[in-house]
Amino acid sequence: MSPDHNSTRHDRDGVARAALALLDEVGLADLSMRRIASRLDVQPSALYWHFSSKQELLAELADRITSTIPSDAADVLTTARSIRDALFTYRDGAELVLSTYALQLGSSHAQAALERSLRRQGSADAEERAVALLHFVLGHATLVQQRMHADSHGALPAGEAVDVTSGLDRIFDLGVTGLAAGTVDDGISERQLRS
Amino acid sequence: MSPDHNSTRHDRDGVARAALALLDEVGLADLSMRRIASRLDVQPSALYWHFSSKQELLAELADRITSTIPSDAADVLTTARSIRDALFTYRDGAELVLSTYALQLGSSHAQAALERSLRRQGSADAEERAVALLHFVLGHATLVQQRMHADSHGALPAGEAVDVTSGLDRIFDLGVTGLAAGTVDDGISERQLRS
DNA sequence: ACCTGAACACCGTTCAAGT
DNA sequence: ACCTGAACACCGTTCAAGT
Repeated sequence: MSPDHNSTRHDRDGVARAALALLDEVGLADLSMRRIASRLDVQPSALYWHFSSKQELLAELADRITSTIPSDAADVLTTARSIRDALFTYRDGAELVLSTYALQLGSSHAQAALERSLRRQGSADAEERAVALLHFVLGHATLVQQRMHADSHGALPAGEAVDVTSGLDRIFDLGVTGLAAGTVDDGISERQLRS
Repeated sequence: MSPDHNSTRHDRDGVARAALALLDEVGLADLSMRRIASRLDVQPSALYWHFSSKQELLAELADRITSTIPSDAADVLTTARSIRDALFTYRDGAELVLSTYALQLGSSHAQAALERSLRRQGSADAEERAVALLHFVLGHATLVQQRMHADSHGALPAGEAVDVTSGLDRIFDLGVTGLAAGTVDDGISERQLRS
């Protein structure tokens, strides 16, 4: 029996872990305080001892999702991919981080990682490019993840279908390398794009 | 007295117009079917004669927001700006279009406009670049709009503040020109960026 | 330190019935 | 063609009170 849904008492970490697991099962739209409470065998009001609002809980989940992004700078494409993959780790992870991100000012973990990679590659305007890159990655990942979910539920109009996510990796790489341009070694990104 | 909130009967267009006006007043989070109904002096259930679900109503609003985007191709930067400005016309317009967009497959109005502009500029991979550009514009506009709203309500931690949206225009232009690269005349976009 | 119980002010949606 | 009235199964949040 998992310790997550018996009648022991909980701390902030336990609540966050249960909420993150539930997010992956039901998605952001169905992640209610009442459902999280029910998963923990607790009344909904109990959650408000650990978090002052649902928004604060969601911000904590967004922090946990992005916390796995490596801080040591690899090249820009690798960094961008690791951000995207972190967002993909949990269902609706991209949408959650996107809608939470605006409340932090400037320096998120992901943005800082991108900025370091850009500087290492000798990019001009590294800070502004990092912001643009982050906006692209968040927008792209959110759209792709929504589409994945819509596909799996047959909610899309029938058609060519099949490889809906097929060209998306290429679009992602094309976008990242375009936004990372203005660096010393453009040639590398161009070469990687053809792999 | 406006014809929008008396007791006359309504059609699909009238409901959509009222909902769009209400969106601009209260924002997406507070745009409920019950509020829209109340604005129209009608029971909530009445809305379901015109739209089969809230999701369908929101999709209609997203279509109306993006319908003002010019179809005739200007240069890529101008097209991208007109998409962004259409999203900015209504409160939370970017978020609404972003969350609605995944359900359409491929060819949205905005994407088609970007693709035409790219082809006209002689871009390689015009279709894929158009998708990447659209993802950037939607991500960027959503983040900026959220920040604008958070700022106006003092929901952000105090700090440097003042010109929060100041550098964002530059980031937008930098992102668009980067993603439009690979065209015949790169020089033009570089020159525009310095203006 | 952590939780219950009850309440408040909301949601989206369905459906028979009215005009 | 368009709407009412009532109901169903939900929401987030607050707060006194319990242990």
